[in-house]
Amino acid sequence: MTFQGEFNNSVDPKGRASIPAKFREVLVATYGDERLVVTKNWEDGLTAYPVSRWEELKKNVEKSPAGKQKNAALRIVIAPAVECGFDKQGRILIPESLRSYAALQKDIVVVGMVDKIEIYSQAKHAEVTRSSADFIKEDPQYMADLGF
Amino acid sequence: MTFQGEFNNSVDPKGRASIPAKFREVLVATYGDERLVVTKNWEDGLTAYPVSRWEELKKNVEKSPAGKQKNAALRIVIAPAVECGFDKQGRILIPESLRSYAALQKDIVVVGMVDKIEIYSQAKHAEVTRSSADFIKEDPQYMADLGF
DNA sequence: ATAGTTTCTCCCAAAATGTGTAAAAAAGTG
DNA sequence: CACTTTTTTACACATTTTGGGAGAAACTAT
Repeated sequence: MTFQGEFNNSVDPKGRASIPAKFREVLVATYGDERLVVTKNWEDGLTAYPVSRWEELKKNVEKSPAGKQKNAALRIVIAPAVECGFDKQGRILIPESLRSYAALQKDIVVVGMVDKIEIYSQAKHAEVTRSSADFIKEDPQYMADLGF
Repeated sequence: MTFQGEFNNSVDPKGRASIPAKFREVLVATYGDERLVVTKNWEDGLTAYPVSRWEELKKNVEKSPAGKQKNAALRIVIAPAVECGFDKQGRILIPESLRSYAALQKDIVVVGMVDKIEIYSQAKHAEVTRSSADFIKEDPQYMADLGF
């Protein structure tokens, strides 16, 4: 059972973002823990991981040899990460720092990416999917080879 | 037994689309599983795969080497995909995100494409078939070689 | 320190959406 | 043309999502 599907949901002025019920099901069924760790990603959006997945990722960073790269990784993904629990209505509270990073105002898109969840403003999501589509079209054979 | 034929069906206001009975027969007879995975395609329409076919495709993407292409493929076809079961009247519920992507309002065309099913708005379907016809006419020899 | 203000939780209710059933209409078949 | 099957329409119900409010906690300024 994996995270899949795109959902046009919203954040309210208090910063509460509803996560699709389907994703919550996956969290308890597959990961046995209804909590998410939310952090910044490289596309001006947020990525949310089940805690167990997150612990792995964090461990990977920690194991990596000390140096400029590790430090940067720490600063970019580990530092901004916040653990978010759900309220009774199935929403997580996204702190102001992350909201402003991703420019989340009202309309958001919650995207299931198999083993993680991404959150974008509607505008950013359109931009990100369009640029991915453009990239795919540059080499249509790739998709054909995959069977699509 | 393969998916074949074009059917002018409809979606109701709640997003339920009736799939031709013939296709449901093919699903159980050939694939042994009356479920479909629906996702976006490159022609502003939707493509529905029998789950077993879909698992193969997904595996192909997952096996493909990590990188920009894989990521784009994930975002474009895997992320928006949703599994849809049939209700007692032989309809599947198409989520809002997919409906709006394909601009499905009321009149839709359900197209049998041998091992997959495509769904378009009536307008888009006309456009897609016309442009395919034009493309074929550019190189009539291809069809001739096939025996048509 | 304390009263007032703000922020953060938690909880409730309305609105929107999804799901299921039944029955009518339409289409296909003998 | 009568009958069967399929598709569409309609209604009732459950769930999910959204918006708002009351109280607790934290903070500020006097």
